[in-house]
Amino acid sequence: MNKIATPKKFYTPDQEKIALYAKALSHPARVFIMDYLAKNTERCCYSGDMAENLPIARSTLSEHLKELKKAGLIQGEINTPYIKYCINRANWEEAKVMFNDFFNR
Amino acid sequence: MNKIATPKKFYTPDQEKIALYAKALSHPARVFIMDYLAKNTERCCYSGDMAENLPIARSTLSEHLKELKKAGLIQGEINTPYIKYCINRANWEEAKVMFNDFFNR
DNA sequence: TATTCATTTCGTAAAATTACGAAACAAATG
DNA sequence: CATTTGTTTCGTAATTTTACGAAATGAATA
Repeated sequence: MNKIATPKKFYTPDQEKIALYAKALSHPARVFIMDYLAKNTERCCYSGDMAENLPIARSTLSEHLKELKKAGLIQGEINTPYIKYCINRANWEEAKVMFNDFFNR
Repeated sequence: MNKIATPKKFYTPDQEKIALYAKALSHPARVFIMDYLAKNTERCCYSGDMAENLPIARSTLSEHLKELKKAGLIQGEINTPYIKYCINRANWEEAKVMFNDFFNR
């Protein structure tokens, strides 16, 4: 094989994933957003709605939404000129299970 | 009363706390450490033991331990020249409950 | 008392995060 | 086709995070 200086994988995929989800939730604004989306599963949520409940600039909120999207916890459905945000159920469930397992190891 | 420019509290204590715990867990090395401590509740854990299982400098590990201590997830009992680390059970339990509630809102 | 030991703190540097307002965007509307 | 609308991206700046090796620490030991 002759692999040179194989960079050992030190963290398990689970550890990497938990860290990733945790990072997404490591800012109170993003926790707030997830709470907000979880509380309003029916009438779905526009960036502007949330901006009015948050003490941050719209552009900053947009970056937080981007972070959550990047981690896979939310998704945005375009509904011009609005963008309807909601929780990504599959990944949300995965995160829930992973954290639960983590705390019960 | 005459409070001037009261800075509104925008995030609930729960939201702040979840963000805090999440931040503590937002690096794979710190998830690894918690896993390690959870797996070795009996024969307790020295910094050096963990250092040998991690691809980071001892000083870096020490900073990660400091972070986890700051968040309240672990505690270190001095046992010169060693320091025996273990999970802070009360806060660990609290974090577990908070995340569980969070994912079930 | 000088040395050893496991560990932490310090000094430093690179990279990532958070934040804002201005500008850009893309679709619907006048 | 110019304007409006909700939202994002860009440019920028301040702060925080991550990382390392060197130096410091503090208790036990030679």
